[in-house]
Order: sequence, then structure tokens, then C-alpha cells
Amino acid sequence: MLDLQAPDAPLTMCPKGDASIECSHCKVRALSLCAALEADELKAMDKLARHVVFEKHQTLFAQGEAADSVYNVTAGSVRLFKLLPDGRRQVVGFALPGDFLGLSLSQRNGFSAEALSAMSACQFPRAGFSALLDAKPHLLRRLHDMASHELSLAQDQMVILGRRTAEEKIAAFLLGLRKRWARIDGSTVRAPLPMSRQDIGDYLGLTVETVSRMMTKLAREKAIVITPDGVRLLDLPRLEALAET
Amino acid sequence: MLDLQAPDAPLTMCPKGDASIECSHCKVRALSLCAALEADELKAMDKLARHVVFEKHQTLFAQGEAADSVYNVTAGSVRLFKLLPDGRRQVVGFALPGDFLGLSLSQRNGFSAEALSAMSACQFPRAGFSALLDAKPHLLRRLHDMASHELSLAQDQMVILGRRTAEEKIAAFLLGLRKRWARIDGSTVRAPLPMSRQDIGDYLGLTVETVSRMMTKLAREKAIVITPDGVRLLDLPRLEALAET
DNA sequence: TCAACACATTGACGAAGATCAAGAGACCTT
DNA sequence: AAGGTCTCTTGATCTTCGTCAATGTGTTGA
Repeated sequence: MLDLQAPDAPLTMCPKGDASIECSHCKVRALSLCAALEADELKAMDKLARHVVFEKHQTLFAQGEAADSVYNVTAGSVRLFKLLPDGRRQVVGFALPGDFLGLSLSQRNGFSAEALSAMSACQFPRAGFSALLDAKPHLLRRLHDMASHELSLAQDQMVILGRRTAEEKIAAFLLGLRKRWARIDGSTVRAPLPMSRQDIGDYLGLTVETVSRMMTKLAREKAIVITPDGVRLLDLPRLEALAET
Repeated sequence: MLDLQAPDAPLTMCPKGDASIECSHCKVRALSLCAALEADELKAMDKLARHVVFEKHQTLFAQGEAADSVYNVTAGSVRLFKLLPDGRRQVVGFALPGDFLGLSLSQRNGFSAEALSAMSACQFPRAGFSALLDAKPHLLRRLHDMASHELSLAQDQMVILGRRTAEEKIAAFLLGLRKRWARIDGSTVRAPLPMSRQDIGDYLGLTVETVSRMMTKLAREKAIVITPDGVRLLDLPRLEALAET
């Protein structure tokens, strides 16, 4: 029925009717597009949805390809990036649980998306999803609000890329990521880093080496502690001073 | 009736009923949000609109303030920027005729907007405009499409800011601007530059001096000609090779 | 248990672009 | 026309970050 054209087929597809994956049991519903949906809208969404799982480094979709599906991330994380012909890479964002991929509803993917770790998502055929939006203005309004928020974050990122030093970039990145994790798991000082140093560099317009040096510097100055799975933010005032808007 | 809270009051307000400023005579309608509106939607828009004019360097609205109005630029151009506490500035975009300011409908302005030259716009009270969107899903869908396009441009800009050399930044900027002018006035090789070198630098994450040097370099190599009002693009293949995505 | 590999860190050096400084135009106002 | 101001351009020097290279660390799998 649903013709999946993603470069890699997702690992597993839970059959509809599995209570553990129904919207009503969804762990990220409150964070996602589906928050504040009317009962009938939620039902319509559930009908369209297919639960999919990707393993680490699997491609959800690739830049330039037809965008047949949109996704709501339910667990794990994803890197979103653009490639230049000569191999230079710009990471345009990281998707965490609750994040929506395909806000723009455009026919072609503007960037590629790869799982950073094992992850799962609700997949919707774009055409059906778009039709649902036409029928449910309430849902469209919520999508627009999410896209607007995304645009605002993109403009913040422009400031970081264009007018910040390496150290400030790292501080702003860690604070921003911690804030996002806080919404998801309530962390206050912990910021898991599912992405590599290379990914962080490609997000901030830096090299791996510079990312590593600046993280070491912040750790030496006791502003952060580097742990195997990420960082712990020790000196929030110091980091905020570096990152202040 | 309409409580204007912009930092500077617009210069003039044409009274409603002036045929020269009615939507039906609007020069940028085909380019703007108003394109493809149904007759009743256009009428509703017209009812809400107030035509306003700003002079060079006047502030339309400032970052952090309550966003009481949204704007549709009808003539002239605008710089959109964010300021850091220490005075560093990041230009997040330039608005040209047909562009819409306030896509996100957020309560506070995420950036400041200043006229680059004498300019005019249709101003709408945000609350009334938002209500109109709730009544006209078709209009909301068009707004969302424009916001999505803006988000896509913002991601392109991230690539430029994060992973491009100074020369490539200038080439990409000039090509992008010429493309936008082409939609408006049909220019094929001309790109007027209503903004200063400083504005360009703040948009591309460069200093004025570097902007000037790179423009001179491209001119010396006969890729562009610098004119009093902007540039003329001579060697498109060369510029496109520098800017290629 | 130990290669083999990927990823992270650290150091030495170099280059792109920033900073500092001066001069050249352009455009006002008087 | 002269003076002042602002923007743009050009040159000399400096700094930050990139590049290149080596080493360290953790993970996987034979």
C-alpha cells in the first residue's frame, strides 16, 4: 500500500494495532506535532502513521530525492545535513524525540537525514499528510507554528555561525542542546551528545580539532565535564556569558 | 483604531480609498502572499491593510519588542538583523518588494528591521491578520509555504556561513540577490545593492574590508563590474562555479 | 587477548581573514 | 566652492582557526 522510497528500508515495521505504538501511548506526544490535537485529528493521524525503526547511521532520506514521507521522531536522534560537491558538509540541525521532519512539505528533500543511533519514528506519506492538513486547519496552524520556531532557531544559528568565536560556538551549542534535552527528559545539567565531534564541527562551522580543543579548554576551566556519553554543564553562568544573545 | 507601536511612526499613511494603493493595483501582488488569493480573501486583506512609507534608515520594528504588526513590502528594501550585547551584528536577511515580514506570527520580534532606502509596505495588525488566517485556511497554507521557503533559504545560508570561503560567500550572495531581483524586475545580469558593504559583511560573516577586497578581486578578474548602484554579473559560469551547491 | 578500526585528543605550523591604519571618493551642508 | 562626514578601498600586520601529523582511547570481532 505505502510505497517507501527511502534509500534504506527501515528495519522493522510494527503492525497497526500494536497497543504499545498507538498514539494514545506515545511518549513524545506532548512534545510533538500531535500535542493538543483534537480526538478526531489524532485518530486521523494514527490512521496514516506507520511506526518505523532505523539503526545507527542508516539514511532516513537523502538531499534532492523526492520527499515521499514525513516523520515524527519518537526515540533516538538524527543528523540533518547538506553536502557540497567537493565533500564539505554543513549540518543544518539535529532531530531529537518529538521533532518533526518534513515541516516544509516540499516535494524534494532540502537535506539528508541519518540516524545518529538506533531510532524510531512515526512515518506518514507526505501526500496523505498534506491532504489531512487541508482538512484540519488546526493541524496546519500547529505545523506552521513549529516551522516558525524552526526558522527562528535557524536565524539564531546564523548568528552563531557568522559572528561567534569557536569557544562561544561550543558554549552556545551545549546550552542549546541541554535546553532541548531538558524538555524531553528533564535533564538540568546533563547534555548527551549522540553525535560525533565531526558532526558538531560541521554544525558550527569548525574542524574536529577545534571542537576537541575548545571542549578540552572548557573542561580544564571547570565549565563542563566530559563524560563518555556527552557532557555535564558545571558552570552555567560562565557558559551563558560566552553564549549570551 | 490601530495602535502602532513601531519605534518610528511611518512617514505617511495613504487614506483607504486611494485607488493607486488598492490591492487590485498592487505591483507586487503576483510576488507576494496575496498572489492566488480568492476574491473574498483579497477583499478581507484589503480591509485590514494600511499603506505605510518609511524613509532610509528608519526602523520598522526592533528585536524583542511586541510584534503588533506584520508587513508586506511593496517597494524599496529592508535589512533584518540581530545584535549581540557587545555590538556584533548578524544580518539574517534582506527584504525586497513582495517579501513578507512576520511570517512566524510570534508575539515578539526575533530581529530588527530597518529600511535600506525609502520604502513602502502594507501593514496589518498582527491580531487581525492572525484571525483572518484562522478564517481562511487557504491563506494560512500560503503563509506556511512562504515560511517553509524562508526556512530553506536559511539552511542554504547556514552552508554559506559555515562552510564557504570569503570569495565563495560573495559569489553566492551576488547570484542569490540577482535571482531575487530577476523575479521582481526581470534583471538578468544586474544586481542592485541597496545595502552597504558593512551590511553585506554582517550577512556573510565577514568584515567590510574582506567584502571590499573580494568584490575588487572578482571585478579585477572580470567576473563582475562594480557600478554606483550595485554590480553587473559578467561571468556567470565563474560565479556559479564558486557558489555551486 | 589482542589486532584492527574508528574516533578523540594534542602539538607544530601555516593560511585565511581580522584588525589597524591611511587614503580616496561620494555626498551633504553651509 | 569648501569643509565635513560617511563609505569604500587598499596596504601592513596580527590572530584565530585550519591543516598536517602523531598519539591516545575505546570498541569490535577474530
